[in-house]
Amino acid sequence: MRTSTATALACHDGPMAATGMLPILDTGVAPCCPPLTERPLTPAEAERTAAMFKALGDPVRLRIFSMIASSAGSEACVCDISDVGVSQPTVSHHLKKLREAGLLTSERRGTWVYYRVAPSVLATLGQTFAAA
Amino acid sequence: MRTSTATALACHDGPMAATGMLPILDTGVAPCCPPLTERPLTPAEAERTAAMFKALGDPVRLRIFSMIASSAGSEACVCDISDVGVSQPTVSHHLKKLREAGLLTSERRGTWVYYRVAPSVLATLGQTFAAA
DNA sequence: CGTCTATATTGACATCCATCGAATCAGAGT
DNA sequence: ACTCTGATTCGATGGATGTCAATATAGACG
Repeated sequence: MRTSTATALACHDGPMAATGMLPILDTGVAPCCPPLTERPLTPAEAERTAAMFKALGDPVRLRIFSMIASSAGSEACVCDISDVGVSQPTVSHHLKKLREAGLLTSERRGTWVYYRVAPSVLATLGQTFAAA
Repeated sequence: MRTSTATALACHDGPMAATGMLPILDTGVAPCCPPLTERPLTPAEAERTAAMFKALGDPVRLRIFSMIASSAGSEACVCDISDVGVSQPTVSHHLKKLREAGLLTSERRGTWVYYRVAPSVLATLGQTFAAA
């Protein structure tokens, strides 16, 4: 397989974000990541948002994410991620977790695989902590 | 005991945040939570920051945090946090985790205990996702 | 085809963690 | 002192998770 970021992101809170309603979108994508201060998260929102924080909740994984997010061009080759103190399979495992959480995308270019921060992830997660 | 938030926060990146140095502060507090995009997090920074994300990485805990963060006055009584689908001891357990992560503070007022979002936590975590 | 390098997957294992019921602690108010 | 209520702590348990060595997959290049 090539990339297949399983979970799609749809993270801008819609017009009815503050109504307390749960808009079941026919698009198949669920809303995610409204500001934590706006109103209590619904169980579904909490599930979705917590999955991202959980992915960033491991020190090694957070370092890997930071290495990629701070790289020139916002992408990094797996081969550049080798000094995080764990074995290569473990790095691969963590990259998979970050990808499954919707935080990274991957692309194979020849022999190497490049990971980059998924679009709008930083803005989305940043919004999460916006003040009410 | 009264509150005893074990881990103190010192989360505004200092003037030497981008130097790559690790300032061992004599104050005992360690720097935390520089933007993930600025440079690769050091192991110590990753440990510290990941601990917060980890605390928010559980759906129930994230909902509890959101309930408190979105409450009027930014505080909530434990007695108000009862509809998150888990038993009351489990709620207490999660509150403790959030407190230990430095995200919440607690205060007893008579019979009830009130939790509130620790100062500058929202701004600090928001900064974490600031663009480079 | 065969080999070499770069990633990913598998399987095993030890540890961590969310959860609960039961017990304990802390004030308030008879 | 006793009791009632709110909150925390304790002990146990089942499931998730980070880690590694070993193996497999995928291109590149002879």
